[in-house]
Amino acid sequence: MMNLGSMTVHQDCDDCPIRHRAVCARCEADELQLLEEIKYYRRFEAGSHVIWSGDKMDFVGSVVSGIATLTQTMEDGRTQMVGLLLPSDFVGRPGREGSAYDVVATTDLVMCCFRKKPFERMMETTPAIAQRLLQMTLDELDAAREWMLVLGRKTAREKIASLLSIIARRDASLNFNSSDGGLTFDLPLTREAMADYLGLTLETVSRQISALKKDGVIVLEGKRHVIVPDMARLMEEAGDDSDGGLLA
Amino acid sequence: MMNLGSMTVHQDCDDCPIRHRAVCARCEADELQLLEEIKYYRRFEAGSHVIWSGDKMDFVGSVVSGIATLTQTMEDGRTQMVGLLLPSDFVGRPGREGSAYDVVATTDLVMCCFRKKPFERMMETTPAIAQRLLQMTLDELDAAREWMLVLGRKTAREKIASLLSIIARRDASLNFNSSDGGLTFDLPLTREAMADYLGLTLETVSRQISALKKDGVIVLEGKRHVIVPDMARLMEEAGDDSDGGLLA
DNA sequence: TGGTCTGCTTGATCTGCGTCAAGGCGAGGT
DNA sequence: ACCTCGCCTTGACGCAGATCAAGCAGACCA
Repeated sequence: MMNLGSMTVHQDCDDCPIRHRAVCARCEADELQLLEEIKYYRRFEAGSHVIWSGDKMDFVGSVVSGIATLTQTMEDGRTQMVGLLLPSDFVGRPGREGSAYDVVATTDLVMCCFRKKPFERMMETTPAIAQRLLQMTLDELDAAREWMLVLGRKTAREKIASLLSIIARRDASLNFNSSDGGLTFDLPLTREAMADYLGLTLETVSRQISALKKDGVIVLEGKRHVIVPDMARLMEEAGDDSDGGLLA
Repeated sequence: MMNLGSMTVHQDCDDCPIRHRAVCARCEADELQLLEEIKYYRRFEAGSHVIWSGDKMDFVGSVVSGIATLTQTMEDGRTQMVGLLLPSDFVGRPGREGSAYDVVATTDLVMCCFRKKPFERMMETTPAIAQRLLQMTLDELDAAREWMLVLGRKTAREKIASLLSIIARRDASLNFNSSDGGLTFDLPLTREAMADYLGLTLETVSRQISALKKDGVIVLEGKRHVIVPDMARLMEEAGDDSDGGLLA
């Protein structure tokens, strides 16, 4: 469940759940055997549930391609997204039985999975794995806290700008698509999903996106393709003080 | 920076930063020496900063007594509390240079600290420490996400009820003060601090507390002492579906 | 070519909470 | 006994964002 934080990616292996030389199945010959034995891929269609809140979760893994969301729902239907899973993000809880959240594929999704039990056994015998997971979890915790500030104290316009700048930054670190000076990316979320992430309604999301467009902070091609002519401007709109903000 | 989640406490040792037999200085003779060497206590006055956001943090540790808060602040002064540190909670980031947040003592505070470098060395040689920290961090992540739902989707009244029920639960698990059938505790936070935690203003906090009092959900003795005649009722007001909610 | 469906936009109105402002209450000091 | 200061309460008013409602645009299908 690693999300929102960019991380250093070891270039040689791009579908391992834990992207670090010390624990990567492709890199360390002596660990390869065990990891490969318990490794498998799963494919999910856009809109399908990867796991339901409360269900038993017998695997851990990471997103290879596509996008998934982590959401909580109250009995009356109010829902809050608590995590956004982009390629390379980790899903799962070694040492936990069930999932506390719904994990939903918002696009077609491929995940690289490990059965949980053997993975946990590996964690015990290979300390570097736990340490790597600890670092990833700390990153996620920072991201979650960053998001608490967004949810608790930012205006609707700032919330939208925050979300856009996070997606832009994540996207830019995966692909390298800053072409004509302006950063460019596709929104992976519907207006409703954005609203659930930001604690807003979809109407407010729509209005604020229109406002940012009118003010020239962003340019839209269609409804999903976004061009950011001036990233610094966008981050200013987001109320971000620091340039990077989201920790390395 | 463990907060909001209750955890199993090993009864024999009540001031060790990591409350688990396998890594506790008082329990494991062979580790005692190293831990004791780098262990020391620090005292903070109510209102003083334990660490400033951005400052270098050369220790990790845990709260022995008193209460501290974790807060983020925007340039214009808007602040959001992102964590509440009660006794037994852990503070610090093995593997990180600085702190991303202000840590402030809201009451007089005693912490049990370890210098970071030696602690990190211990983490490498004693795998159980990293694994224990991972579990604690996962708990904290769950708590942060629980709080995202509170911040993003709950009404002011529900927010107050959520905070009260979390404090009540935490308090009850430390002391055993359910006397006359009604649960009882002291608010460790000012109205303003509660507002910063809940993404509200202090006036709204005050009004909603008055409203809960008027409706008989809570009874106040003075401004800080709270009696909860019916915990189930309070949790219903909080919009909590599950009974425990906050994970073990 | 039209029909439907899903995602999105925009307008009108309502309301929960923020903002501004005026005290109240209890602790500690002189 | 009085003053002050920090913390809290309560009231009046305004506004950002929710709610209700109507309609648009593109994808897909028959």
